[in-house]
Amino acid sequence: MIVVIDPAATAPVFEQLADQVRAQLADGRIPVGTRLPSARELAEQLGINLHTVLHAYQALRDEGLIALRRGSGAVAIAPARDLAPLRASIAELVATAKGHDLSLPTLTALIREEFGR
Amino acid sequence: MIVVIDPAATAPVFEQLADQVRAQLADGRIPVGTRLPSARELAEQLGINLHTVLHAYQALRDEGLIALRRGSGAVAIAPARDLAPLRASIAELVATAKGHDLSLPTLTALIREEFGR
DNA sequence: ACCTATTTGTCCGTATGTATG
DNA sequence: CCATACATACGGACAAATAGG
Repeated sequence: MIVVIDPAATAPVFEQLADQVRAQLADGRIPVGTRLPSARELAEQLGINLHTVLHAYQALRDEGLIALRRGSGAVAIAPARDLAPLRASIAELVATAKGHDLSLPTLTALIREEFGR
Repeated sequence: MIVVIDPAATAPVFEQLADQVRAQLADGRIPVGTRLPSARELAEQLGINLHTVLHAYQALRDEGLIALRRGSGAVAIAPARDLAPLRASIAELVATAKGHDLSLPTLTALIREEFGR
């Protein structure tokens, strides 16, 4: 599992981690049944604290995306979705946004607005 | 200026506010030269603290989107962009995402990935 | 040009939450 | 579980710009 954390970002570290796991669960890079790295292992790999990883894992559990079992770690339970129709749309949208020098915060702000109705 | 704050959201309040102003600056709902509400006025209207509004305003100033002067308040200095090519893409993307029961966090996670941060 | 009252952003701490060790 | 460091959000006091007489 590949995850990148930016300590300088405004978003909390546990949220960055949860975000990236969500994306990888959604597109099948993490298939159902996959055992995720243990919190301790992942914390060490990312250079962040154990409790921060647990925070992210618990958020994902609360969303029904993973199951947490004592002794056996975290397991993916969210089925991958068919993102093929989305991939093209996303790539096109992001390319257009970049072409207009639109910042990521501005782009996501516009998307959140559209999503909220 | 219409802004909605969700105190229960994971995103910081000042970020929610900045996001919504960014969107309204981008699409011209807030034209260049417009004087934004004073921090005190907006804080009272939104039921949040003066300094939280100022935090958002200062972030927008650092991005070159608004000018802040004491006595005269905040003024929009970022020209509206041509979002016509984006609008259709955004609407289509969001509609597709909803059709696949994709959550907003997951969708934005995928977009952030594509954008490359 | 002056004065001054109001408006406005800035600076001082304080409490709570996040992240770490 | 506790102790520390940093960020968010809040409250009160302050200084500069503005507006009216």
